[in-house]
Amino acid sequence: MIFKEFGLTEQQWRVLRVLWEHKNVPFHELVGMTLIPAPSLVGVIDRLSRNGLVARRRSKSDRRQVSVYATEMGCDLEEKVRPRVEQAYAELRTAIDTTKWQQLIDGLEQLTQVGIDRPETAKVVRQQHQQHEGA
Amino acid sequence: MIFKEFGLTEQQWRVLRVLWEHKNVPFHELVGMTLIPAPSLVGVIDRLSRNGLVARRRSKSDRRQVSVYATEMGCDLEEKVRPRVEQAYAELRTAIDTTKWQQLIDGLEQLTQVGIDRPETAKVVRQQHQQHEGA
DNA sequence: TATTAATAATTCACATATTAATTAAAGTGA
DNA sequence: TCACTTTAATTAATATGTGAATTATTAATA
Repeated sequence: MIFKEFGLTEQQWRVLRVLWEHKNVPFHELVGMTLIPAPSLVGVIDRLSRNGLVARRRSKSDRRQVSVYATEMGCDLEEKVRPRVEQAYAELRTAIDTTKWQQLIDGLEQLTQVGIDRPETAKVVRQQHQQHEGA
Repeated sequence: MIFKEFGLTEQQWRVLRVLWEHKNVPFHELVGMTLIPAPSLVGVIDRLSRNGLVARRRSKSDRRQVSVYATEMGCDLEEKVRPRVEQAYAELRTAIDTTKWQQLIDGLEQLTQVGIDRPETAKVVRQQHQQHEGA
């Protein structure tokens, strides 16, 4: 659980990962991407923004809508986190037999082809797959 | 979710079901039987006892230990609940094809033979299985 | 246009999980 | 017996899930 090393909860981690990929995500989309229920997400964002990692912004066209983005501090965090993620990933890679690893990845690939409604997941897994091949 | 019809939460329901089977269960055993973490269980019991369904009792031999039991009101509730449980069970039974049902039950049977560490589950399933056969 | 309906985010009240700290009661050894 | 340790239950602080109610804003319609 890498996020614990950075004083983050699992939900905060999920939100941040989305915001590292997309700047300025509408609140209701964030609900769908993180699978965190709206009333909970409000609190998660409150706490993240209290720590200066993200911030809110209201849409000009429709002032009911709110979008969220990672602050500079939030973006910086990604840089600090990346090496730990890669390290953990490497450990996992060596801990599992290469063949099994490939099977696992292939299985995930297939799964994500079905899960069209969650493009984020598919994308992340695909990226990691390629990293692995390249290593 | 039958328990909702009686204003109970899932955890409260789990505690009650245990206390309907055993009178006076030591707190630490209740943790194991319900799989509810101790600090949470304290609250669950608080709320149940605030509603008069269960009560605490301290061990005379070791006054650190607490055991829990269903009050008269808590026991009465079981009588009111039973018909609803049986009804829901019947609905489930007719909703599923008889053959599939049998396969399901057989599968559970096999599972419960393995799960020696949780005799309660095995017992309940076995009882219901017999009910079904008798119907 | 004045009302009314629908939406988006939020708040509220409540129950629970998690981790650490606390309290009370036993147990232990010099 | 006194100081020390362990154990059982509980409390505290924090984060989250759930369902209902609110608030602000926009859309729709008579």
